[in-house]
Formats: sequence, structure tokens, C-alpha cells
Amino acid sequence: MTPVTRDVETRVLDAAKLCTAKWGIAKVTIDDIAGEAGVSRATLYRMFPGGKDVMFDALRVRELEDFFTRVGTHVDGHDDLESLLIRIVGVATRELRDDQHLSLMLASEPGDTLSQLTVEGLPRIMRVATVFLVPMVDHYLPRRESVQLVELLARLVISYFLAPSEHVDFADADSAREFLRTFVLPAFHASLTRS
Amino acid sequence: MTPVTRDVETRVLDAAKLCTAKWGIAKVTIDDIAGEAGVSRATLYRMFPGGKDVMFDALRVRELEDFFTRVGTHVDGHDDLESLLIRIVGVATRELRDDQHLSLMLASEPGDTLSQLTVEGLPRIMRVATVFLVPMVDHYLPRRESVQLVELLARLVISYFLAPSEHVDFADADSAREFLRTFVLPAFHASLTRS
DNA sequence: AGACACTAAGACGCTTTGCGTCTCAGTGTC
DNA sequence: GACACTGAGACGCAAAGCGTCTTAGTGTCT
Repeated sequence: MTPVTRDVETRVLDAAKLCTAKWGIAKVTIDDIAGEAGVSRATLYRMFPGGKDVMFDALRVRELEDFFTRVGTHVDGHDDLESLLIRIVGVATRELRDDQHLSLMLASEPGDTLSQLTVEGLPRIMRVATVFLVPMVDHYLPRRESVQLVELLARLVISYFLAPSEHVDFADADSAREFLRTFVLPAFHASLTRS
Repeated sequence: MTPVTRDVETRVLDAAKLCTAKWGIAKVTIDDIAGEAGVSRATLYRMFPGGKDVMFDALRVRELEDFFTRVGTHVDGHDDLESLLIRIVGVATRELRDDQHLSLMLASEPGDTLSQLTVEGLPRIMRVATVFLVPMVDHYLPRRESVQLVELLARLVISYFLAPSEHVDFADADSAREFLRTFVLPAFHASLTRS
């Protein structure tokens, strides 16, 4: 894909995001998105062979990459695993809470949005989370355990975001520390390569 | 139609208004409206034989009646034609400007909305305006001239609302008075039955 | 209990819209 | 000229939407 086409793809995905926010997944059409992006439908299908579903998957991947990029930007410079994890769950939780597009989607299309955060979307979330977070975590743990830990954290952050708890708030460092010390870190203590 | 059914019709028209604001005329479906109103599609068709178009016409008539009722509420107690007309054009212009649903429709569906304020909608607007305003105007003018005057005013108010002028502002009493004295009242001076 | 009015749910047949694919003419770059 | 890319529009098919209708259920009245 040439640089020019990369720009067009960005424009199309931006348009897809905008139109989905406006119309929702159910009513948005390829025509809406093509028009908003300023490309023809044929161009859109050339770009995303397989059509609508493929394009939405690409948008979801891009959104995830943006999300984890933002998380990664805020979790540099930690000296130990615990601090790193506290920071990760905190930033991730705050990013989820601040995501207006996500809030809008959860309000207007709860079914599909929940599915993308749970059942259907989890494999993708795991793939992207692994790419972004494992390289940080594996300073402290072997690769295999790092992957497992990232998966566990992703699931917990999503769950506590979707159904907030009266007892745990990952956005609060003390609460997160207590939770991690109780439920997560002991399982990985024996695998620590560095503190 | 029974009182209970009148309530249901109101509910359906309210739903139609809400869903049209949300989806626009192009994408809104009978299913959306029926669901929002809490009735079945069959009930909706029974209520509005001829379907979607008939229902939207009914909504437009209701909106016009509401509009002119509000105008009428604010123009009582005038001793002469000029004052009455100044008040009418002023209130009407302000009501149009304050109408958020109309603003939303003009922004999101300019084509259809304009058409309903001009070409396609004008006969209906004239009918309703005549019903509401002519009884006020014909204190001062014979019936025939009253009807003609109301039509002229309606057209002028709409035009100046849709394409505001640098020289005339009907919401401003002095501006309206000057305009009416210059362009409207002389045409009806000879027909005055009362001052 | 029976008569009647009204309703929701769902089926039906038809029309319209949307989808994915494709062709062709036009444009820009080398 | 060769090539890559694009928009516009046509095509065939699927899906959604429309208007109509039937049936079973509910409520009210006598």
C-alpha cells in the first residue's frame, strides 16, 4: 500500500467512525461512509475486500492500537513489576472511561458494543494488547508468563470497566495495588526474573 | 376516534417527531416509530391508512397548528391592523428562530425541510395560517382581503426567516413597522373596515 | 356468556435499498 | 505509451422496508 493510499485508508476509517457514531452499526451504509470519506464505493471495496465487515474490523484494530499506544505513552519508566501493572490498569481504566465514542456506542448500541468488548472482540483485544504490553512486562517475567499476565489484566480491566465494583477501582492506585497484591502478583511471584 | 385513541395518536406523532430528529426522514422506518410509540405496526397503519406519508403529513399539520397556536397566544389585544401585523410577524419570526427541531431538520435534511417550508409545504401552511390568523385580521379587513394578507405575510415571514436580510428584521418592531408601512399596508388601505 | 372494539404479533407479497462485484472511461505519474 | 488508481454506474442478489391482512388475546359492556 502506497503512502497516498494509507492516507485514504485513514480517511475512510475516520469516516467509518464518524458515520457509525451518527447512525449506529445497524443503519450505517457503505454509501454513508464512502460519501463522508469522499471516495467511491468501488474504491472502498478495493481497499477492504470483503466489504463492510472487513472495514469495521480494521477500524476496531486501529482503535485498539490507538488505545494501547496512549496507554503505552503513559506507563514508561517503572522499576518494578508491581508499579508497572498499577500504572497500566490505571491508565487503561481512565482511557476507557474518557472514551466518548465508546460511551456513545455503549449507550446507543449496547449489544454490539458489549460483544466487541467481550465475546467477539476478546481475541482481537488480546492480540493487540499482547503486542503493546508484553514488551513492557517481559522485562520482569519470562515471555510465556508475560503473555498470560497481560491477558489476565486485559480481562480484569474490561470487566471492572463494564461493571464497576464497590470494592475495587483500578483508576485508584491504592485500590489497584491492593487488588494486584491479593489476586494477581502472587501467581507470578515465582516467575519473576527481575524485581 | 375515541379519546383513548387520540392519546395513542399523540404518542405516535411524538414518536415520529423524535425518531425523525434522530434518524432523519431518509432513514427513519415505521418500525422505529412503532417501537418508540409502543404500538405495533398494524396499529400504526390502522391509525394512518396510507402509511408513512399520511403520518408525516399529520405530524406536519400538528406542528403547524402548535406553531400558530403559540403565535395566536402572543398577539391578543390590538386596536389596529398595523399593530396586529407587527406583532404577528414578530412572534412568528421569533418562534421560527427558536424552533430547535426545525433548526435540526434544516441542518441535517435541508432538502426536505426547505421543501416543506416552500414548494411542497406552502399549501398546507396557507390552510393552517388562514384558520388561525384570518379571524384576527378580519376585524379590520373584509374576508377576501384578510385571506390575501395572511398569505402574503406567511410568505414574507418564511422568506425572511430562511434567507435573513441585512435591511429587514421582522423580530424588530421598528423594522417590521417600516417594512409593513412601505410594502404591505398601502395595498390594503382602501379595504380597511376599521382602523 | 356473548358481542364488540381494539390490539400485538406475525405472515404475506411486493418494492426499495443495500451489498459486493465488475467494467470502462478518465486522470495523473513516470 | 504504460501503468496505477479512481469515480460512476451497471449488474445480480440479499436484505430490509412497506402496506395489507389474519388470528388470538384482552378489555368493556350488556
